[in-house]
Amino acid sequence: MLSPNHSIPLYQQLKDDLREKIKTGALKPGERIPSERELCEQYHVSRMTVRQALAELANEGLLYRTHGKGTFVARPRIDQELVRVTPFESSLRSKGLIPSTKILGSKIVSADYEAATALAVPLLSPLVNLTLLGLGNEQPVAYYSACFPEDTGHKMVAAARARLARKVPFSTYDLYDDLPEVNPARLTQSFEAISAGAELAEILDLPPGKPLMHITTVVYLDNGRPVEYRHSYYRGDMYRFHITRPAR
Amino acid sequence: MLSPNHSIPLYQQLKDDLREKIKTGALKPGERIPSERELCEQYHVSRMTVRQALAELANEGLLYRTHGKGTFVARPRIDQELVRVTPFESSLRSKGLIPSTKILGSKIVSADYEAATALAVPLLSPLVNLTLLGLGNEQPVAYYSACFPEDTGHKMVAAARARLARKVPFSTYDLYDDLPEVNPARLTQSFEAISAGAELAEILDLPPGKPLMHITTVVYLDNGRPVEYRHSYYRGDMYRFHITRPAR
DNA sequence: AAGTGGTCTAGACCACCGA
DNA sequence: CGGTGGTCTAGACCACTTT
Repeated sequence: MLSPNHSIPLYQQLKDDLREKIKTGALKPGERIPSERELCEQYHVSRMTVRQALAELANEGLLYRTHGKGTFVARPRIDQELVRVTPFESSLRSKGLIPSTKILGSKIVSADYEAATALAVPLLSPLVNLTLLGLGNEQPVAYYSACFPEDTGHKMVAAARARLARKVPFSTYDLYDDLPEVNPARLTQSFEAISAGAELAEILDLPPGKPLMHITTVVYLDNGRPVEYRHSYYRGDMYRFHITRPAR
Repeated sequence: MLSPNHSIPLYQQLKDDLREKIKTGALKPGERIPSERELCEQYHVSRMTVRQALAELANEGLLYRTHGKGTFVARPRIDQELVRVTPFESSLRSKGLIPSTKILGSKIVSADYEAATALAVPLLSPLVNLTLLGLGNEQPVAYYSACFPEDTGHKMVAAARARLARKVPFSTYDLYDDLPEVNPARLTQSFEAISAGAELAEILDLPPGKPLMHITTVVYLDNGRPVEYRHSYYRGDMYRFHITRPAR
């Protein structure tokens, strides 16, 4: 039953509930979920409310809908023709390395031109900056520096510390799973092959000049607002980024 | 005014109209667009219809919305292209370089393990190998080595020679446009940052050790069969690869 | 206080799908 | 045919921002 407490929107509660049922396997991939009208009755909400929840879950790729047939639980990510970059933990484990993550620091910075443009905030606005170091067998393999608007940023930092306390390795990608109220819808990334400069060489503990993959990412919410501007640097010899996409 | 012709949904027509106004500059980046209630009156539709149009445009990144303030035209994205890797010619022209292409060679090779696996053909099958050099202002910037099954391969080589004769710069991406009977549907790519070895350094005319982007591509037809297995090497300082994709 | 977007209701008609 | 999702209306109240 949904809580009549209006501090959390009904459609959001319904989303969370369905998400949970999918994650726990109460709803299985390929299975039809109850129809919109059935959900209206079960949860005592109007159809538009149900539709908003289903539309957003479909947009996030957890459900797919077919006119005249019903709404179904989507196959897990890999089956989907979705473009996906290998996440941190699995990419290292597949090399037989034990991944871990260090928080190098978190601080308030003021937005420079690049960050301000990417996040659509005024120049010099306060941003939360979170820097992480990804390790494999205790050796540095990746460095992340991410900027967030203040409100989200503080939550991300808290989520990072919580993960760290539980000793769960993570990258900033993974932190979104811990903040159900922040729903990334889309991201843009640019990939560049660079040489390690002195600073990055020291952080990553490798000789200057070694090749690094530099990825610049902007993450957008479903309301179109950017929430994260991130620079990531990966040891070239430790990472490959795999992508499947439609041609043209 | 929206057409009462119901073959196209009203919210779709509203989306198209707003998209057009953004593209032509009638609505400028950062500018506030009319409020939801104003749009209701202007287009004679209900507020939910307006909201569906605005929500989707925001989700696509053309608009962003702020509670209590309004709906605004988003700053243009840093990468203009959608899920699309920057094609050869435009990426150089945007740097002010004049692009050209050389055919380094074409020959019949027998499939090694990697190529045979990627193209789903027996080991040692004959393949057509085409190697190209991409230049900017006569300086090498990219090297491509592509393998095709024999039939398609011969056509691709012919298409490459034809482009060369017309002095049109191209990469192997572009050659598919010349072969209407070959329809690539999907491709997988892996991106890797590497150091230029002696051989690649010589081909690309740069010092060994410089960073290169190494992209391995497999192109699939709409019938699911692979048609091309390609290794591309790009000077790290000359190329960035932009991608927009759904999150998760 | 006035205007904005965010949520929500209780209906309606349509187009598509399967039996 | 009955059930599904897709579109649409005409209201309502709320939370947030600016004046």
